Formats: sequence, C-alpha cells, structure tokens
Amino acid sequence: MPKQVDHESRRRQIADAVCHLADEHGLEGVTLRDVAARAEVSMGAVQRCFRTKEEMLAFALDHIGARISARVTARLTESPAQSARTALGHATTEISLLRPEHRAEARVWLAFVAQAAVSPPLAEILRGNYSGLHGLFTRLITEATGSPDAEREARTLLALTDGLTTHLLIGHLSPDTALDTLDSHLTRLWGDESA
Amino acid sequence: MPKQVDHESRRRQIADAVCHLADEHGLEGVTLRDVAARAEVSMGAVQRCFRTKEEMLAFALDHIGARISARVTARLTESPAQSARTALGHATTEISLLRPEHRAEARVWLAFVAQAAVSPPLAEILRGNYSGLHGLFTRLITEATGSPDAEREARTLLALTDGLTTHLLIGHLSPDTALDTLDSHLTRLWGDESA
DNA sequence: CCCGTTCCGATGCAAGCGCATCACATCGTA
DNA sequence: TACGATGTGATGCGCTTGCATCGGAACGGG
Repeated sequence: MPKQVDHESRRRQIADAVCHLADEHGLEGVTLRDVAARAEVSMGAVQRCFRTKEEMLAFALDHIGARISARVTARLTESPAQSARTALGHATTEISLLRPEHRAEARVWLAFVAQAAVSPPLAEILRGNYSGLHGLFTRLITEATGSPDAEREARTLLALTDGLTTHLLIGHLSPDTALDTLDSHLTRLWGDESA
Repeated sequence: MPKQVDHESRRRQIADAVCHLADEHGLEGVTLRDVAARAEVSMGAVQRCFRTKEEMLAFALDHIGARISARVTARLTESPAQSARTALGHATTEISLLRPEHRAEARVWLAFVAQAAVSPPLAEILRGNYSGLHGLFTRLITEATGSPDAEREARTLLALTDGLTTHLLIGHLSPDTALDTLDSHLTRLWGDESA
C-alpha cells in the first residue's frame, strides 16, 4: 500500500478550509482550487476525498454543525450544578454565535442556510441539526418551567437566536443589543411560565 | 434621439428577472446572460442599465425590499379602523413571508441576506430596510401597549419573524407551525405589557 | 529484491463567467 | 432629405470553474 493517509482527518482538514473561505467571501468564493490551497493539499486530494463539490459542502456543513452542537453540550456538562434556567441561557448564547470569536462560524452558518434553501441535500442536514437543538431546548424548558408549551417556546427561542445572529451579521444590531434582546426574552419566559 | 426607452421601468424589469433566478437557484445562479434572457432583453441592455453586476444586485435588493415594505404599509392602511394589535399582527405575518405565494420572495430575501454578510454595499441597503421596519414595529407596539420597552420588543419581533422565515425555507417548520409560533408570541406580548 | 497494487498530485479540457468592444439601427435636426 | 448623435445588441476576450485523466511515487507480498 502507498503512503496511507488518514482520510477522515484529511476530510476534516478540508472542511475547515471550506469554512475559512466561506467566512471570507461567502459560499460563492469556495472553489476546489482555493480549498485545496487553503488546506495545503493538492486539488487531486480534495477530489479523492469528495466525489463532487456538493458532497464536500455537505460534509463541511455537517462538520461545523457538529462542532457547534458539541460546544453547546460541552457548555452544559461543564456547569451541571446550576439551574436549568442558567443552562438554557448558556445554551442560547452559545447557539446564537454572538461573541466575536464566533463571528466566522456565524457567517459560515448563514452562507450554508441560504444555500440550503435551494439545495435539498444541505437542507436535510440542517433539519437534522435544528431538530436536535429543538429537542435540547424543549427538554431544558420543560425542566425549568414544566410548561406544556415547551415545544412552542423552544421553536420561538431557536428562531429568535437565528434571527438575532442574522441581524448581527448584517450590522443591524450590535452584539450588546442582540444579547440584551435575548436575555430579555429569556427573563420574560421565566416570568410567564413560573408565575 | 433613438428609440428612447424608459430606463427606470427597464431596470425594474431586470430586477424582477434577478429575483426570479435567485428564487430558483440562489444568488449564484444569477448570471448576466440568464438575467438578460429572463428579462427578454439583450445582454447589452442589461449592461447599459447597470455598470456592474454588483450594481444590478444592489438595485434588485432595493427593489424587492421596497416591494415588501410597500405591501406591509398597504396592508396597514387598508384596514385602519382596527386596533394597533391586529395591525401589528397583520404587519408581522406580511413581513415573515409565511404564505406560499411569498415563498419566492422569502428565498430571494434569504439569498441577499447571506450575500450581505460578506458584501458591505448590500448590507447597507438591508440595514436601511430593517431600520424602517424596526421603527414601524416600535410605533405599533407603543401605540398598542404603551410599553417603554417597545424598541426592544420590536427588535425581538423582527428577529423572530426572520428566524421563522428561515426555518420555514429549509423545511424545519411548516407554515402552520411557524404562524402558530408567531401568534403565540404576539399574544404573550399583549398579555405581558397590558397586564 | 522486485514487482504489483494503491494512492497521489499535476495537467488538460470544455463550459461558463463578467466585462469590453463595435457596427448598426433609430430618430431629432438643419 | 441628409446628417450626426445616441442607445442597442451581438460578438470577442481573458479568465476561472468543476471535473476527468494520467504518469509517477510509495509501500507490502512473493
């Protein structure tokens, strides 16, 4: 056998390059050549890892989705002693990608969401991610409030975080304003349900 | 002078073509040739109306933004006798583009938003649109509830509608579910503020 | 030790892109 | 009526794209 490269790690390496490029110039700026250059591999290597460009994009979306989800669950498990309310607060701020260090991830996410609106395979992946987050939010809200409307509250919260992230990216909101809006919504959620 | 074509109406005609193509294949599927073909004009005519492709996209974004805003204000003025609450309900359902006949506009909007995240000129246009909508929402909420937090509620509502639209487009939510979520949020808004 | 298998990376190719160019209709004017 | 200005649409150009191809390097088995 030849050199025997770890394919899986190479795929992740390429997916990271895709995310970097999508952050800088949007998904339209993601070409096979630029991806190969950024990942510091040859173009042939990229083509061997992924049969088509679309397959590469799908893997990259899965990759970044998994990374974000992992960060959320990590945040929850590292501070398990606190209440479900603060846990949900942590989860939402993590999801909404409001902090500057996650701005790049937010841009990549938005680029993929837009593409998913006209690409069923990408939409399928996103649906999976959102379903998972919806379930997580529902569980936390139920735990914190016992409300029978937890599913609906989870939908509202998830849509709100996405909307705030979007408005942040196009400069309509500042990070502080977005965070304040999110906090306010959570505060009212507790007030309503536990009263 | 030669044929003397109405430039402004032609620009709108081209902008409509841009929107149709963006709806079908995303913004990446918008090429000068396809735009010309869809608008039933020659490619040279497109280039005469807009010096560059980016200028054309900016005009198209302005065009669709104005159309949506116009529809919202039209909806408000055509039923002025009702309360500010129902007015806001109408405005939000109009903005959130949940109805099937506005699905195309929603897809176009999402495509432009994503592009705006990496294109300052487009972001500038979007910021103007959102500022106008934020002002409108703030006014209606103030009128309906007298709450001092009207600005924050308006931000929340605007972000929520955008998030719901996004989730609808990628198939995470059904139109009915999205509408129900929006209605629920509005109901709670009235309950909180007027209590 | 050498050969066969397996993987790699450079190159080629057809298609499509945005943009510039230019001869040609078209109409007001003298 | 003849002319010149002006807007028009077809064509060309340089470049990039995604994808297919192919010679060669790198190992393990006989």
